[in-house]
Amino acid sequence: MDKRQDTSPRRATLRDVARAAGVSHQTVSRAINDKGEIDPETRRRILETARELQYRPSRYARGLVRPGLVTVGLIVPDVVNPYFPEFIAGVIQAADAQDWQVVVASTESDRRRELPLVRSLGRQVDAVAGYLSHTDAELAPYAEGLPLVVVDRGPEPSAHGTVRVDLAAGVRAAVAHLVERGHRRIGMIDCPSVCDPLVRRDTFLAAAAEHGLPVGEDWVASGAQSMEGGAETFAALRAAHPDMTATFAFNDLVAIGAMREARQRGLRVPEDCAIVGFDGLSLGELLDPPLSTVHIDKRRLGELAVEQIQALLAGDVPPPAILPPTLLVRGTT
Amino acid sequence: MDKRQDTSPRRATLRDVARAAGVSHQTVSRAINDKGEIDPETRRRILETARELQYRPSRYARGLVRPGLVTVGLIVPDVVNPYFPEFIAGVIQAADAQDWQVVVASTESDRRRELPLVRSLGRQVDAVAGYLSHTDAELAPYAEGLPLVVVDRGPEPSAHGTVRVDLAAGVRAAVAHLVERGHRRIGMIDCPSVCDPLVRRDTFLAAAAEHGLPVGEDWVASGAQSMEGGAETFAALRAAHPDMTATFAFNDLVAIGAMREARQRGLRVPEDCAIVGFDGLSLGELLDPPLSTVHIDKRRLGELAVEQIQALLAGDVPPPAILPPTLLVRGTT
DNA sequence: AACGGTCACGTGAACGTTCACGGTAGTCTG
DNA sequence: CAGACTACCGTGAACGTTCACGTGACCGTT
Repeated sequence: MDKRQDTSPRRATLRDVARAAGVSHQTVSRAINDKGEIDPETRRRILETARELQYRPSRYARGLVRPGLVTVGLIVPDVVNPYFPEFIAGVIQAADAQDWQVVVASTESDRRRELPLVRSLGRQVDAVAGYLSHTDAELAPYAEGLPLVVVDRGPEPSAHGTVRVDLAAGVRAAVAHLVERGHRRIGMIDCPSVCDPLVRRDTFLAAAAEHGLPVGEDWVASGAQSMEGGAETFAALRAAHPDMTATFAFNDLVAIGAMREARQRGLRVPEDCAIVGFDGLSLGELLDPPLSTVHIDKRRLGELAVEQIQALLAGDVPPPAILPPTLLVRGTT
Repeated sequence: MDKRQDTSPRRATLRDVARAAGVSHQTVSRAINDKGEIDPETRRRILETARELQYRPSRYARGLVRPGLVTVGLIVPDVVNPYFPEFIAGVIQAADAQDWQVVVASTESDRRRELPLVRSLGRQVDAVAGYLSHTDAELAPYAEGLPLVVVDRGPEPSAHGTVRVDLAAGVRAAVAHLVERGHRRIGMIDCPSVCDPLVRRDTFLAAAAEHGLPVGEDWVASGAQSMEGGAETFAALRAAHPDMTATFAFNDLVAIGAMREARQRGLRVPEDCAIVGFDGLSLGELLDPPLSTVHIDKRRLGELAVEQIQALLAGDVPPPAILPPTLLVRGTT
């Protein structure tokens, strides 16, 4: 009554269509790919039987015999965090310009998922770029010969392609701006970070010293990398230094938390306490007043990653691409 | 002195490695795939020559002989618009749970890029899901036999997989909530939308009538789908109806624009004018007061899309998945 | 000495396309 | 009417893997 085999319906192939239409496989190929040298009527008939058999060309067979299509893998810690969509968009846009495709994968901020992901993704694409927290040595066994671009992973050099934001320059710009505005007692909200641990903090302290500010290590407090964390750390900072007139935050999210906490305590921003964020998220513009921040061109960062891949694929080892952030003065300073 | 051919360095193959190592291709395969039946020393030697030749297995050849890996394509209008990352995250997460991969592509909100994208992406993946504005008939020539899931594309039925938000239910919930809060003179900010054109507007008017509100068509104004558009449309609405006590906005972005404009005009939110958005973007929480909104579980939406694909791939035509939004009362009502 | 078993490895086919040919009608040219 | 030319279609190979086998060397058992 029913044929058992139909439960696993092996997909129709070019030759199946050929058999059903009473022609050779080559003729079917011509019909499918719209090449010349085929009778219009034959073509029509073939396309119809192809549809009946639900034929779809195998991308693998095609890729084997007609190479050239490039697919890159992209690994981000979190797709939802407003920092990354812009970066992803930059990668997709730059890739699209070369007719490349992008497979996006997320580690869900779970460091342990990183290495297996590099391996499994690496098997399916021609190159991988991403926010990877592991060292070259740790990566090696999982990236066997895979062209790899690491993004924003600390300052130590890498054998892979490298794209990096010049954090130190951003920090210096922020401090210089606050000093220019007349601030001298500036606090910093730091966060523990997997990649590049102390760059922001150290640069901040160095810049403060250079400007002759009365600011030492006790002006830097560290807390969770979230709005709540920002609020708490601001409170701690404020408790330790009631005379603080400006705060430099690890990133925009933390800055927003700090700003809320400041408001909560009856402080006016920026009059009583100026605030500078880091990242340049566009949602900072939604705040009232809009958040001043060290702006990172995340789209450009994505483009740079694609350029690195391009160089890698061409066979040479590109020098690291370093993106300088720019200060974006909005309303909180 | 130098060999010319090396400029186009055809990638090393399994047989190249075999030749270089003095073994058969099968033995190399065993070494690479860590199968048994191989002398450890031979294995080591092979892996080394593989590294020297920069050998990487061809995903196409592998896919041909060892099928099973599913790759789905995902088309969104814009990666940066805060609505979509959550949706994308939902798709990636659900796909990842089945060891599927996701190729993300963006139309950059350009309707003309949609159809070519469906075709080119469709060639490289096993199924496509996405925000597509074209009709089944328009899609057909570009989607030849491709399992397709359309997301949020108007209420008319489709032959493809379908995932949809129950907009009408959301609108009704918003109106009911405002009425419950005592509002009777409620305005609506509409936007021209490619997919499902008048659902929000019509439902709004119907709901208003059902609640016996003194609200007719002139209480609905339409403007650009942006913050600026929201501000302008709010201004127009307010000019026409100075006694308006609440506004229902097309989406959160527009609502934020409206809220700003209200503030600008010295109105307190929600005391002088309540505002309800649509979408439930998490950034609505950053506002002060945080935005009340009709919340859409965009992550779930992505999961539903993957479920539809799954059914399609299994060979059956799933009924449309409809996601009811939930009212999220925060601070603006 | 004959047999069976294991280990390490090799051989050929298959996967589903496309490409470079070759072939056979029919039409055109002089 | 011979020859060349065109339009249409078929044949076999190749792409780079994996899978199902086959094979020989070596060891132990009877």
